Amino acid sequence: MKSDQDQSSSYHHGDLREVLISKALETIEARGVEAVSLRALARDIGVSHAAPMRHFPTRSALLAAIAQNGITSLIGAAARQARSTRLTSRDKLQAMAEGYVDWAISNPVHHMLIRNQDVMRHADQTLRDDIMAYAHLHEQTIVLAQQDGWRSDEVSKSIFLELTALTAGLALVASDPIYVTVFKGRPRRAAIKSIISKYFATGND
Amino acid sequence: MKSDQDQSSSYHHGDLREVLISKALETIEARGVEAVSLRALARDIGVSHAAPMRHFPTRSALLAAIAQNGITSLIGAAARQARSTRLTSRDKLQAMAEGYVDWAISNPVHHMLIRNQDVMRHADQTLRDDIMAYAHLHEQTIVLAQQDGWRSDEVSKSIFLELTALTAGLALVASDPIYVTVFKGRPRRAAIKSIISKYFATGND
DNA sequence: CTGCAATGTTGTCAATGGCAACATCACACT
DNA sequence: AGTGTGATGTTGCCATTGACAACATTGCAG
Repeated sequence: MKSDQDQSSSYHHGDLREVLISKALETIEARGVEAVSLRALARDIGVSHAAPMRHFPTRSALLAAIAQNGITSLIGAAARQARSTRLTSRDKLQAMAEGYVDWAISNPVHHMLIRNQDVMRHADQTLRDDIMAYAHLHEQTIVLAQQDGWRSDEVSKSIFLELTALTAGLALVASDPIYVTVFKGRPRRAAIKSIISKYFATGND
Repeated sequence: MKSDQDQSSSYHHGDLREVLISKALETIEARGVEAVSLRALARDIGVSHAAPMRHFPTRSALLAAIAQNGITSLIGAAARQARSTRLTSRDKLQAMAEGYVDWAISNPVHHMLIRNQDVMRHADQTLRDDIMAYAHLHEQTIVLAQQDGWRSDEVSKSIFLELTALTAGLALVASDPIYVTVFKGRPRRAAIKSIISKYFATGND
Protein backbone atom coordinates (compact mmCIF):
# COMPACT_ATOMS: atom_id res chain seq x y z
CA MET A 1 0.00 0.00 0.00
CA LYS A 2 2.61 2.52 -1.04
CA SER A 3 1.28 6.02 -1.11
CA ASP A 4 2.96 6.96 -4.36
CA GLN A 5 1.21 4.44 -6.53
CA ASP A 6 -1.07 7.04 -8.07
CA GLN A 7 1.87 8.01 -10.25
CA SER A 8 1.32 6.33 -13.62
CA SER A 9 4.90 5.16 -13.99
CA SER A 10 7.12 4.81 -10.97
CA TYR A 11 10.37 5.88 -12.53
CA HIS A 12 9.66 9.55 -12.18
CA HIS A 13 8.24 10.33 -8.84
CA GLY A 14 6.77 13.62 -9.96
CA ASP A 15 6.62 15.34 -6.62
CA LEU A 16 9.86 14.35 -4.99
CA ARG A 17 11.01 17.81 -4.03
CA GLU A 18 7.88 18.59 -2.05
CA VAL A 19 7.72 15.15 -0.46
CA LEU A 20 11.35 15.44 0.62
CA ILE A 21 10.61 18.73 2.32
CA SER A 22 7.53 17.46 4.07
CA LYS A 23 9.16 14.24 5.25
CA ALA A 24 12.18 16.20 6.43
CA LEU A 25 9.86 18.44 8.43
CA GLU A 26 8.35 15.40 10.10
CA THR A 27 11.78 14.04 10.90
CA ILE A 28 12.96 17.32 12.39
CA GLU A 29 9.86 17.62 14.49
CA ALA A 30 10.21 14.10 15.79
CA ARG A 31 13.97 13.70 16.12
CA GLY A 32 15.69 17.01 15.44
CA VAL A 33 17.73 18.42 12.60
CA GLU A 34 20.61 16.08 13.16
CA ALA A 35 18.34 13.13 12.36
CA VAL A 36 17.74 14.34 8.82
CA SER A 37 19.56 12.15 6.33
CA LEU A 38 19.10 12.34 2.59
CA ARG A 39 19.49 8.59 2.26
CA ALA A 40 17.03 7.84 5.03
CA LEU A 41 14.51 10.18 3.43
CA ALA A 42 15.05 8.49 0.08
CA ARG A 43 14.52 5.06 1.64
CA ASP A 44 11.44 6.32 3.44
CA ILE A 45 9.95 7.75 0.27
CA GLY A 46 10.96 4.76 -1.80
CA VAL A 47 13.40 6.27 -4.27
CA SER A 48 17.04 5.55 -4.82
CA HIS A 49 19.63 6.98 -2.49
CA ALA A 50 20.84 9.59 -4.96
CA ALA A 51 17.46 10.81 -6.14
CA PRO A 52 17.27 13.63 -3.57
CA MET A 53 20.44 15.10 -5.05
CA ARG A 54 18.49 16.03 -8.19
CA HIS A 55 16.53 18.49 -6.07
CA PHE A 56 18.98 19.46 -3.34
CA PRO A 57 22.66 19.33 -4.13
CA THR A 58 23.55 18.85 -0.48
CA ARG A 59 21.88 18.03 2.79
CA SER A 60 22.40 21.61 3.91
CA ALA A 61 20.58 22.83 0.82
CA LEU A 62 17.49 20.86 1.81
CA LEU A 63 17.50 22.42 5.26
CA ALA A 64 18.10 25.86 3.81
CA ALA A 65 15.18 25.34 1.42
CA ILE A 66 12.90 24.59 4.35
CA ALA A 67 14.13 27.71 6.09
CA GLN A 68 13.44 29.61 2.89
CA ASN A 69 9.85 28.34 2.86
CA GLY A 70 9.54 29.55 6.42
CA ILE A 71 10.82 33.05 5.89
CA THR A 72 8.70 33.36 2.75
CA SER A 73 5.53 32.58 4.67
CA LEU A 74 6.55 34.92 7.48
CA ILE A 75 7.16 37.79 5.09
CA GLY A 76 3.92 37.05 3.26
CA ALA A 77 1.90 37.32 6.45
CA ALA A 78 3.74 40.46 7.56
CA ALA A 79 3.34 42.17 4.20
CA ARG A 80 -0.38 41.41 4.17
CA GLN A 81 -0.78 43.04 7.57
CA ALA A 82 1.33 46.01 6.53
CA ARG A 83 -0.95 46.67 3.57
CA SER A 84 -4.07 46.56 5.68
CA THR A 85 -5.65 49.99 5.77
CA ARG A 86 -7.85 49.42 8.78
CA LEU A 87 -5.04 49.73 11.26
CA THR A 88 -3.10 52.68 12.59
CA SER A 89 0.61 52.50 12.02
CA ARG A 90 1.15 51.76 15.68
CA ASP A 91 -1.35 48.90 15.55
CA LYS A 92 0.37 47.57 12.45
CA LEU A 93 3.60 47.45 14.36
CA GLN A 94 1.96 45.65 17.23
CA ALA A 95 0.32 43.24 14.80
CA MET A 96 3.70 42.58 13.27
CA ALA A 97 5.22 41.75 16.63
CA GLU A 98 2.34 39.48 17.53
CA GLY A 99 2.42 37.99 14.05
CA TYR A 100 6.06 37.05 14.39
CA VAL A 101 5.54 35.20 17.65
CA ASP A 102 2.37 33.58 16.33
CA TRP A 103 4.22 32.45 13.27
CA ALA A 104 7.06 31.05 15.39
CA ILE A 105 4.62 29.12 17.55
CA SER A 106 2.75 27.80 14.54
CA ASN A 107 5.93 26.89 12.67
CA PRO A 108 8.39 25.83 15.35
CA VAL A 109 10.58 23.89 12.95
CA HIS A 110 10.91 26.73 10.47
CA HIS A 111 11.55 29.14 13.29
CA MET A 112 14.22 26.92 14.74
CA LEU A 113 15.90 26.47 11.37
CA ILE A 114 16.07 30.20 10.81
CA ARG A 115 17.67 30.61 14.22
CA ASN A 116 20.06 27.75 13.61
CA GLN A 117 23.48 29.05 12.70
CA ASP A 118 24.55 25.74 11.21
CA VAL A 119 21.68 26.03 8.75
CA MET A 120 22.01 29.74 8.06
CA ARG A 121 25.70 29.31 7.41
CA HIS A 122 24.72 27.57 4.18
CA ALA A 123 21.99 30.02 3.26
CA ASP A 124 22.09 31.32 -0.28
CA GLN A 125 21.77 34.98 -1.14
CA THR A 126 18.01 34.82 -1.64
CA LEU A 127 17.47 33.50 1.87
CA ARG A 128 19.77 36.11 3.36
CA ASP A 129 18.05 38.83 1.38
CA ASP A 130 14.63 37.68 2.52
CA ILE A 131 15.65 37.78 6.15
CA MET A 132 17.00 41.26 5.63
CA ALA A 133 13.80 42.24 3.85
CA TYR A 134 11.81 41.21 6.91
CA ALA A 135 14.08 43.26 9.15
CA HIS A 136 13.71 46.25 6.86
CA LEU A 137 9.95 45.94 6.84
CA HIS A 138 10.11 45.87 10.61
CA GLU A 139 12.26 48.98 10.73
CA GLN A 140 10.02 50.83 8.29
CA THR A 141 6.95 49.94 10.29
CA ILE A 142 8.62 51.34 13.39
CA VAL A 143 9.51 54.56 11.61
CA LEU A 144 5.96 54.97 10.34
CA ALA A 145 4.57 54.47 13.83
CA GLN A 146 6.99 57.06 15.12
CA GLN A 147 5.99 59.50 12.41
CA ASP A 148 2.45 59.12 13.67
CA GLY A 149 3.53 60.16 17.11
CA TRP A 150 4.26 56.90 18.85
CA ARG A 151 7.52 57.29 20.79
CA SER A 152 8.56 59.83 18.24
CA ASP A 153 11.34 61.13 20.44
CA GLU A 154 13.17 57.81 20.70
CA VAL A 155 15.88 56.42 18.46
CA SER A 156 14.21 53.97 16.10
CA LYS A 157 17.22 51.65 16.14
CA SER A 158 16.72 51.26 19.88
CA ILE A 159 13.07 50.44 19.45
CA PHE A 160 14.04 47.97 16.78
CA LEU A 161 16.54 46.27 19.05
CA GLU A 162 14.05 46.24 21.90
CA LEU A 163 11.19 44.83 19.86
CA THR A 164 13.34 42.31 18.05
CA ALA A 165 14.72 41.04 21.33
CA LEU A 166 11.28 40.88 22.91
CA THR A 167 9.66 38.99 20.05
CA ALA A 168 12.65 36.75 19.42
CA GLY A 169 12.78 35.99 23.12
CA LEU A 170 9.09 35.27 23.39
CA ALA A 171 9.24 33.06 20.32
CA LEU A 172 12.22 31.24 21.74
CA VAL A 173 10.70 30.74 25.15
CA ALA A 174 7.37 29.72 23.67
CA SER A 175 8.82 27.02 21.47
CA ASP A 176 11.73 25.83 23.57
CA PRO A 177 10.88 22.58 25.34
CA ILE A 178 12.96 23.74 28.27
CA TYR A 179 10.42 26.41 29.08
CA VAL A 180 7.17 24.53 28.71
CA THR A 181 6.71 24.63 32.46
CA VAL A 182 6.52 28.42 32.38
CA PHE A 183 3.23 28.15 30.56
CA LYS A 184 1.76 25.48 32.76
CA GLY A 185 -1.93 26.16 33.05
CA ARG A 186 -1.75 29.29 30.93
CA PRO A 187 -2.49 29.52 27.25
CA ARG A 188 0.78 30.39 25.59
CA ARG A 189 -0.55 32.77 22.99
CA ALA A 190 -2.64 34.71 25.49
CA ALA A 191 0.23 35.13 27.93
CA ILE A 192 2.44 36.35 25.12
CA LYS A 193 -0.12 38.70 23.62
CA SER A 194 -0.57 40.24 27.03
CA ILE A 195 3.15 40.92 27.35
CA ILE A 196 3.30 42.47 23.90
CA SER A 197 0.23 44.58 24.63
CA LYS A 198 1.89 45.80 27.76
CA TYR A 199 4.89 46.89 25.75
CA PHE A 200 2.68 48.84 23.38
CA ALA A 201 0.53 50.25 26.16
CA THR A 202 3.15 52.87 26.97
CA GLY A 203 4.31 55.83 24.91
CA ASN A 204 0.97 56.55 23.27
CA ASP A 205 0.89 60.30 22.79
CA MET B 1 56.99 22.27 18.53
CA LYS B 2 54.08 20.14 19.66
CA SER B 3 52.44 21.55 22.71
CA ASP B 4 51.85 18.21 24.38
CA GLN B 5 55.44 17.12 24.58
CA ASP B 6 55.76 18.02 28.23
CA GLN B 7 54.01 14.75 28.98
CA SER B 8 56.75 12.31 29.96
CA SER B 9 55.40 9.36 28.02
CA SER B 10 53.19 9.90 25.03
CA TYR B 11 50.92 6.92 25.45
CA HIS B 12 48.74 8.59 28.01
CA HIS B 13 47.91 12.08 26.96
CA GLY B 14 47.04 13.15 30.47
CA ASP B 15 44.74 16.01 29.61
CA LEU B 16 42.77 14.71 26.69
CA ARG B 17 39.35 15.50 28.02
CA GLU B 18 40.11 19.17 28.50
CA VAL B 19 41.96 19.48 25.23
CA LEU B 20 39.05 17.86 23.39
CA ILE B 21 36.68 20.39 24.87
CA SER B 22 38.87 23.35 24.06
CA LYS B 23 39.58 22.22 20.50
CA ALA B 24 35.90 21.53 19.98
CA LEU B 25 35.13 25.05 21.16
CA GLU B 26 37.54 26.44 18.59
CA THR B 27 35.98 24.33 15.87
CA ILE B 28 32.46 25.42 16.75
CA GLU B 29 33.47 29.04 16.82
CA ALA B 30 35.15 28.79 13.45
CA ARG B 31 32.92 26.39 11.56
CA GLY B 32 29.82 25.60 13.61
CA VAL B 33 28.60 22.63 15.61
CA GLU B 34 28.14 20.47 12.56
CA ALA B 35 31.86 20.69 11.85
CA VAL B 36 32.73 18.96 15.12
CA SER B 37 33.95 15.44 14.46
CA LEU B 38 35.49 13.20 17.10
CA ARG B 39 37.90 11.76 14.58
CA ALA B 40 38.99 15.14 13.26
CA LEU B 41 39.58 16.33 16.83
CA ALA B 42 41.60 13.20 17.54
CA ARG B 43 43.70 13.76 14.43
CA ASP B 44 44.16 17.39 15.33
CA ILE B 45 45.29 16.56 18.84
CA GLY B 46 47.41 13.67 17.72
CA VAL B 47 45.73 10.71 19.36
CA SER B 48 44.08 7.69 17.83
CA HIS B 49 40.61 7.95 16.40
CA ALA B 50 38.98 6.08 19.27
CA ALA B 51 40.73 7.86 22.12
CA PRO B 52 37.99 10.50 22.53
CA MET B 53 35.50 7.74 23.26
CA ARG B 54 37.23 7.10 26.60
CA HIS B 55 36.08 10.55 27.70
CA PHE B 56 32.88 11.05 25.74
CA PRO B 57 30.91 7.97 24.77
CA THR B 58 29.36 9.78 21.83
CA ARG B 59 29.79 12.94 19.86
CA SER B 60 26.63 14.31 21.45
CA ALA B 61 28.11 13.71 24.88
CA LEU B 62 31.05 15.95 24.05
CA LEU B 63 28.72 18.75 23.00
CA ALA B 64 26.56 18.23 26.06
CA ALA B 65 29.64 18.40 28.27
CA ILE B 66 30.54 21.76 26.78
CA ALA B 67 27.00 22.96 27.41
CA GLN B 68 27.35 21.70 30.97
CA ASN B 69 30.51 23.77 31.44
CA GLY B 70 28.59 26.76 30.19
CA ILE B 71 25.61 26.43 32.46
CA THR B 72 27.92 25.76 35.40
CA SER B 73 29.77 29.00 34.86
CA LEU B 74 26.51 30.88 34.36
CA ILE B 75 25.07 29.55 37.61
CA GLY B 76 28.31 30.28 39.43
CA ALA B 77 28.23 33.91 38.38
CA ALA B 78 24.53 34.26 39.19
CA ALA B 79 24.88 32.64 42.61
CA ARG B 80 27.78 34.93 43.46
CA GLN B 81 25.67 37.98 42.64
CA ALA B 82 22.71 36.60 44.54
CA ARG B 83 24.82 36.26 47.69
CA SER B 84 26.10 39.80 47.47
CA THR B 85 24.76 41.82 50.38
CA ARG B 86 25.44 45.21 48.92
CA LEU B 87 22.49 45.14 46.57
CA THR B 88 18.79 45.48 47.09
CA SER B 89 16.75 42.55 45.93
CA ARG B 90 15.55 44.53 42.94
CA ASP B 91 19.11 45.39 41.97
CA LYS B 92 20.06 41.75 42.33
CA LEU B 93 17.37 40.84 39.88
CA GLN B 94 18.57 43.47 37.44
CA ALA B 95 22.15 42.28 37.89
CA MET B 96 21.00 38.76 37.15
CA ALA B 97 19.34 39.85 33.91
CA GLU B 98 22.39 41.83 32.85
CA GLY B 99 24.62 38.99 33.96
CA TYR B 100 22.82 36.54 31.75
CA VAL B 101 23.18 38.66 28.64
CA ASP B 102 26.78 39.47 29.50
CA TRP B 103 27.51 35.81 29.92
CA ALA B 104 25.87 34.99 26.60
CA ILE B 105 27.92 37.66 24.82
CA SER B 106 31.12 36.48 26.48
CA ASN B 107 30.39 32.82 25.82
CA PRO B 108 28.54 32.74 22.51
CA VAL B 109 29.33 29.10 21.84
CA HIS B 110 28.13 27.90 25.22
CA HIS B 111 25.04 30.03 24.92
CA MET B 112 24.31 28.68 21.46
CA LEU B 113 24.78 25.10 22.61
CA ILE B 114 22.36 25.55 25.49
CA ARG B 115 19.80 26.94 23.07
CA ASN B 116 20.43 24.16 20.56
CA GLN B 117 17.71 21.57 20.75
CA ASP B 118 19.83 18.96 18.99
CA VAL B 119 22.36 19.27 21.78
CA MET B 120 19.90 19.53 24.65
CA ARG B 121 18.07 16.49 23.38
CA HIS B 122 21.05 14.46 24.55
CA ALA B 123 21.48 16.31 27.83
CA ASP B 124 21.84 14.11 30.88
CA GLN B 125 19.90 14.69 34.08
CA THR B 126 22.61 16.82 35.67
CA LEU B 127 22.54 19.28 32.80
CA ARG B 128 18.75 19.44 32.82
CA ASP B 129 18.77 19.92 36.57
CA ASP B 130 21.31 22.71 36.35
CA ILE B 131 19.25 24.57 33.79
CA MET B 132 16.23 24.21 36.02
CA ALA B 133 18.30 25.36 38.98
CA TYR B 134 19.11 28.55 37.13
CA ALA B 135 15.43 29.10 36.31
CA HIS B 136 14.53 28.52 39.95
CA LEU B 137 17.14 30.98 41.12
CA HIS B 138 15.69 33.47 38.69
CA GLU B 139 12.17 32.90 39.97
CA GLN B 140 13.26 33.20 43.59
CA THR B 141 15.07 36.41 42.87
CA ILE B 142 11.91 37.79 41.31
CA VAL B 143 9.83 36.79 44.32
CA LEU B 144 12.29 38.42 46.70
CA ALA B 145 12.21 41.63 44.71
CA GLN B 146 8.44 41.56 44.81
CA GLN B 147 8.45 40.99 48.55
CA ASP B 148 10.50 44.16 48.83
CA GLY B 149 7.82 46.07 47.01
CA TRP B 150 8.92 45.93 43.39
CA ARG B 151 5.85 45.15 41.26
CA SER B 152 4.41 43.37 44.23
CA ASP B 153 0.94 43.34 42.71
CA GLU B 154 1.92 41.40 39.58
CA VAL B 155 1.98 37.66 39.01
CA SER B 156 5.56 36.55 39.40
CA LYS B 157 5.21 33.96 36.63
CA SER B 158 4.39 36.76 34.23
CA ILE B 159 7.42 38.73 35.27
CA PHE B 160 9.48 35.60 34.86
CA LEU B 161 8.18 35.04 31.35
CA GLU B 162 8.73 38.67 30.47
CA LEU B 163 12.26 38.84 31.83
CA THR B 164 13.26 35.49 30.42
CA ALA B 165 12.03 36.48 27.00
CA LEU B 166 13.74 39.86 27.16
CA THR B 167 17.10 38.49 28.24
CA ALA B 168 16.96 35.46 25.98
CA GLY B 169 16.00 37.73 23.10
CA LEU B 170 18.75 40.24 23.80
CA ALA B 171 21.28 37.45 24.14
CA LEU B 172 20.10 35.95 20.88
CA VAL B 173 20.14 39.21 18.99
CA ALA B 174 23.49 40.17 20.44
CA SER B 175 25.21 36.98 19.39
CA ASP B 176 23.38 36.16 16.19
CA PRO B 177 25.47 37.11 13.16
CA ILE B 178 22.27 38.05 11.38
CA TYR B 179 21.79 41.02 13.66
CA VAL B 180 25.26 42.46 13.80
CA THR B 181 24.10 45.39 11.71
CA VAL B 182 21.71 46.43 14.46
CA PHE B 183 24.65 47.35 16.63
CA LYS B 184 26.58 49.16 13.96
CA GLY B 185 28.33 52.06 15.64
CA ARG B 186 26.89 51.27 19.06
CA PRO B 187 28.57 49.25 21.74
CA ARG B 188 26.51 46.11 22.16
CA ARG B 189 26.72 45.84 25.91
CA ALA B 190 25.82 49.48 26.48
CA ALA B 191 22.79 49.32 24.18
CA ILE B 192 21.61 46.19 25.96
CA LYS B 193 22.22 47.50 29.46
CA SER B 194 20.19 50.55 28.57
CA ILE B 195 17.23 48.44 27.47
CA ILE B 196 17.39 46.34 30.62
CA SER B 197 17.66 49.47 32.77
CA LYS B 198 14.60 50.82 31.04
CA TYR B 199 12.70 47.69 31.94
CA PHE B 200 13.67 48.04 35.58
CA ALA B 201 13.06 51.78 35.64
CA THR B 202 9.31 51.23 35.97
CA GLY B 203 7.36 49.83 38.90
CA ASN B 204 9.65 51.15 41.61
CA ASP B 205 7.37 51.93 44.54
C1' DC C 1 8.20 12.06 -33.72
C1' DT C 2 12.48 13.07 -32.20
C1' DG C 3 15.99 14.69 -29.47
C1' DC C 4 17.13 17.03 -25.30
C1' DA C 5 16.70 18.42 -20.58
C1' DA C 6 14.90 16.85 -16.30
C1' DT C 7 14.71 13.30 -13.24
C1' DG C 8 15.82 8.84 -11.32
C1' DT C 9 19.28 4.74 -10.76
C1' DT C 10 23.39 2.15 -9.78
C1' DG C 11 28.04 2.02 -8.34
C1' DT C 12 31.72 3.85 -5.86
C1' DC C 13 34.61 6.41 -2.44
C1' DA C 14 36.17 8.73 1.75
C1' DA C 15 34.77 10.24 6.25
C1' DT C 16 32.43 9.36 10.32
C1' DG C 17 30.41 7.28 14.71
C1' DG C 18 30.50 3.53 17.18
C1' DC C 19 31.95 -1.08 18.93
C1' DA C 20 35.28 -4.75 20.38
C1' DA C 21 39.63 -6.69 21.50
C1' DC C 22 43.99 -5.62 22.94
C1' DA C 23 48.06 -2.58 24.92
C1' DT C 24 50.02 0.44 28.20
C1' DC C 25 50.21 2.90 32.22
C1' DA C 26 49.23 5.06 36.90
C1' DC C 27 48.22 4.29 41.37
C1' DA C 28 46.27 2.09 45.49
C1' DC C 29 47.06 -1.60 48.42
C1' DT C 30 49.62 -4.69 50.68
C1' DA D 1 59.16 -2.40 46.64
C1' DG D 2 55.84 -5.35 43.99
C1' DT D 3 51.61 -6.15 41.94
C1' DG D 4 47.35 -6.10 39.78
C1' DT D 5 43.53 -3.55 38.53
C1' DG D 6 41.05 0.21 36.57
C1' DA D 7 41.75 4.08 33.55
C1' DT D 8 43.27 5.51 29.26
C1' DG D 9 44.95 4.87 24.64
C1' DT D 10 45.34 1.86 20.18
C1' DT D 11 44.18 -0.93 16.25
C1' DG D 12 40.85 -3.04 13.49
C1' DC D 13 36.38 -3.39 11.96
C1' DC D 14 31.54 -2.30 10.28
C1' DA D 15 27.33 0.26 8.84
C1' DT D 16 25.77 4.71 7.55
C1' DT D 17 26.21 8.77 5.21
C1' DG D 18 27.21 12.65 1.78
C1' DA D 19 28.93 13.27 -2.42
C1' DC D 20 30.19 12.32 -7.13
C1' DA D 21 30.10 9.99 -11.80
C1' DA D 22 28.21 7.29 -15.40
C1' DC D 23 24.15 5.55 -17.14
C1' DA D 24 18.78 4.94 -17.75
C1' DT D 25 14.20 6.60 -18.39
C1' DT D 26 10.85 9.83 -19.42
C1' DG D 27 8.23 14.01 -20.50
C1' DC D 28 7.94 17.73 -23.49
C1' DA D 29 9.12 21.33 -26.85
C1' DG D 30 10.12 21.99 -31.46
